[in-house]
Amino acid sequence: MSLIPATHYIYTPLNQLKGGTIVNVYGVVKFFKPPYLSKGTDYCSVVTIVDQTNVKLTCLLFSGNYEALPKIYKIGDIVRFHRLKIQEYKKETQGITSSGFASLTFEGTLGAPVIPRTSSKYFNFSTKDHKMVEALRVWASSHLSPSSALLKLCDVQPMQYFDLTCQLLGKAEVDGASFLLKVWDGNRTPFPSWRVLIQDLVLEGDISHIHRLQNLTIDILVYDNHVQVARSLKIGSFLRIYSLHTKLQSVHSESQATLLCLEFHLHGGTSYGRGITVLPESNSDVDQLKKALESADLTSQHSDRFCQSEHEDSFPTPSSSGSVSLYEVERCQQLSATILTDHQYLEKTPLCAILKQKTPKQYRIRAKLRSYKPKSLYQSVKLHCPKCHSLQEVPQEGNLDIILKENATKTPDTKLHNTLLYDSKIWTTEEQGGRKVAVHFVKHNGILPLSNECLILIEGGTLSEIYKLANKFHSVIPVKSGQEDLELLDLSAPFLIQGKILHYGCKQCSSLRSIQNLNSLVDKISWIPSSVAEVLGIVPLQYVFVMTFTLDDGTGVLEAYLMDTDKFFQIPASEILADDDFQRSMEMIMDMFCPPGRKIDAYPWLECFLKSYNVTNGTEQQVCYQIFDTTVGEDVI
DNA sequence: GTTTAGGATTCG
Repeated sequence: MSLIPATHYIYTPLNQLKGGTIVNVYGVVKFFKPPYLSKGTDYCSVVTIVDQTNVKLTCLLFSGNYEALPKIYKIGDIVRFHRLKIQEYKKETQGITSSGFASLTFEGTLGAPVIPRTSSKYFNFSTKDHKMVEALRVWASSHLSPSSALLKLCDVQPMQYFDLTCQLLGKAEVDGASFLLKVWDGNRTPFPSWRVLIQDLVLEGDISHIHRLQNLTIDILVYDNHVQVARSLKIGSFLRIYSLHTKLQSVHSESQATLLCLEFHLHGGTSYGRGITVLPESNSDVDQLKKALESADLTSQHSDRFCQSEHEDSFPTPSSSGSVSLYEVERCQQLSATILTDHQYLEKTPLCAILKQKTPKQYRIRAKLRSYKPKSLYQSVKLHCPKCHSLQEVPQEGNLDIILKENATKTPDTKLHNTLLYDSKIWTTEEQGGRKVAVHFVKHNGILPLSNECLILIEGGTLSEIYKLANKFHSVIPVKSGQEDLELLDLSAPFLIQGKILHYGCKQCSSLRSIQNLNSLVDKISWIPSSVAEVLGIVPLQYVFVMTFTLDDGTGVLEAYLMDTDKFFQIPASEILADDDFQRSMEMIMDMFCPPGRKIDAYPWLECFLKSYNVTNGTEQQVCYQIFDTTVGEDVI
């Protein structure tokens, strides 16, 4: 019989927390730093949780006892905190350990057994807690995206941060600021691991075992604050290393061949949860790791083709039979910010291989967008003629008034008014020296349609007048009085205005025809720009985004052109200049590709389809690359 | 009953 009455804990939803109180909370781990020794006297762990109210809470957990801090192993774990103090810091609510703080941690996976991890000897755990955990699991499964940072060594790429679950095989002192860990997870890396030079005698571990595993082991250098943690690790233990950094390095061997190898660094500091934890044998991920280690393929050694010299020109290509591409089929890989709309069957080719090959050729690549040009949206939107392929600038609005004025006749010719095609009306402005503006309303079977279905022809209007009319009427065509008929203006001016969109024609490829041809248009209600252009003898120009992407996949860098009407960005280039929402979307996409203030390692990968081709510029031959059949991934828009 | 850190990658 217990002398202590059963305590009924009340759990405060995260949207009801108030500064100065001490509460009990439940939450799903959204971010965490595994416990590390602070600069004070205690261990520290920073944990951000979220619950069904979708409110986040960052908690600072301190304890002189490492074991007393929550045993969180991955994002998505569920925690219960008792006696958490709520306080305000920089206008944000935060949680901090208070006297008597205690925690339980559970796996976040739906269906996994609900077993609390804790160092507390006595703790309260009822069916109510069981239900709390399961409810949070269900909520998280549909509201939080699973962590993508946990990778197997076979899926690791150059230039990335990831979390590794592995077994420790060897360790060695390197110097005061760095320490070497030799680990494996049963998988082979796409490039052989670098080998950190150490004095033979300092390596602790089964050297013959390590030698037998050869390229299944990787070398990790850990720095600064992680050194003393690494030093204390036991050989054979199972580890999770958080935010491990990969870097591709080319090494020159004695034979002057260039070898590519992959470096693994655990940098100093605790940013992004950098650190090492020892996983218990009971951990379900350790079970899986053990299976992978048992079934690891020790027979086939790392192929030499990944470490070949630059003089050879035989990087594996999709055609080389039976070979596996450099970036082997990716299993649990991270999502790409762009995806292919075709050619998914193609294997990926590293940029260093593309740069060595002859043109023209097509490739599937995976790379990061190191930088792009132009930075300004207004400079990236151009007009493209699909017939002669010329590119021209979009006329600036300031110049359009001048173009319209220069193009128009002084006075509308009343002889040309009121025909079978249109009814005419003329206005005289009171100021501006009695400027005359004629508007011709195009009829549908002899009858004037509703204004929102009506095409009007305008003579002598200014740009702002045209915009006002385009807002009210379906379409506007600026015209002038000719000898026998109304005529289109010079193609420096737009030939059609619909809403805020100005449609231009190609001066080179168009041969203007009479306005009367509008009569031949069957559908006089929708006034499709391409149909209007066709009957008027105009080859319409397309609005396109023209950009240069500097792509980098860690093996090489190349510049590729992108010309896009709407397929790549999923934003119509024709409308973006007149639409704030589209402009914001575009900005978001570019900031997602190249997050400002971040290093390239944190950028997302882009999967692209690339074509190489030759351009002759005078006597100079140049190889160019263009992006095709690629689109921004739906989940990132 | 203090401080630690207060998420936001290194530059080896």
